[in-house]
Amino acid sequence: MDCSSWINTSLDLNINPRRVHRELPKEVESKLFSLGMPKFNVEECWESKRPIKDESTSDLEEELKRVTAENKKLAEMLSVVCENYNTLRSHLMEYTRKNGEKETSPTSKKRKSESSNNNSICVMGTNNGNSESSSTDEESCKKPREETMKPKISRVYVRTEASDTTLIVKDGYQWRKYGQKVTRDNPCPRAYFKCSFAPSCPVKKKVQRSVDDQSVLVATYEGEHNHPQASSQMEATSGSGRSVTLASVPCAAATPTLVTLDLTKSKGSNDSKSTKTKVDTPKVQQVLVEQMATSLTTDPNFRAALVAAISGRLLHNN
DNA sequence: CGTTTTTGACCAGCGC
DNA sequence: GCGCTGGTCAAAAACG
Repeated sequence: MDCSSWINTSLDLNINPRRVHRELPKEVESKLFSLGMPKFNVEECWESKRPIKDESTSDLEEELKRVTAENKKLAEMLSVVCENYNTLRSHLMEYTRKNGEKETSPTSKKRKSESSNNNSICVMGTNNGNSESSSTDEESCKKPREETMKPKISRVYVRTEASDTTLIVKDGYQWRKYGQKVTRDNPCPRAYFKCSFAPSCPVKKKVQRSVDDQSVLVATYEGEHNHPQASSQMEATSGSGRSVTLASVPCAAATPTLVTLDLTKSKGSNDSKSTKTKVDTPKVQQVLVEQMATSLTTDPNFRAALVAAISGRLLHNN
């Protein structure tokens, strides 16, 4: 799901630069050009062609008013964004709940009772270019009696090469394998991992190939990381190119979140370093921030303002 | 030499 | 109590 489709991140800022020199020094212009910003006529960006050097109090007051209004506008937009996010989240919760009711596990011999209120976050990733749809499943906690100790459980689906026999799911964290077992309902072995980045981190991961589609790895995460993501750089440069970032929502309501990541670019390139997506709540925020940043950098008004600000700064220093 | 992986043994929960 | 099964432990091997 592309965040930009939910929320219009175009800030539509009312940029009205005034206090910088109208003529952009060639030096600045060339520097901006070298930074990948196309050369454009700064003159066009001026709304008014007032002389810059007579900064009066009224100018400052006007500027202050403008900034205040802009701030207010941004605050309103933020509240709208939050509102939209909450609405989407509640819709998603409802959807996953309905799915959960439909999908009752056919394997009646499960040792542990299934719990429908548990968290379930599913990501269907791919490393060979085929994006798959996401699905929801239920996962029980180990001991129904220990309801207060329910670990946060999420499931991640990763498409891999069918010939790829490794049970490695790159998710940005560092894992240590501590066991492997062939389970009854699946001829493919299940691998058990512990988070090895922080010794105190309680998160565990189980990885097993799907019974239905052996090219799909099913990674089940238990618990929440109590540390930041280990090293995205390491993951980005590692060999397999399989990379999934776990969606984990740490809010108290433990809202299930459905995230599908396009991992097609990670294979065989180091581009994933720059495209790595964080989908934790802070990660969602980061995605939004990135979207906004993209929106800003592609906005000619913002570019004009940036050029004006930089040139003004340089002139000020001179 | 330190870290990670492998793999058989062991343990605990559950159904009969 | 016994057997089955999933999960974990820990010693040995492999790896960098």
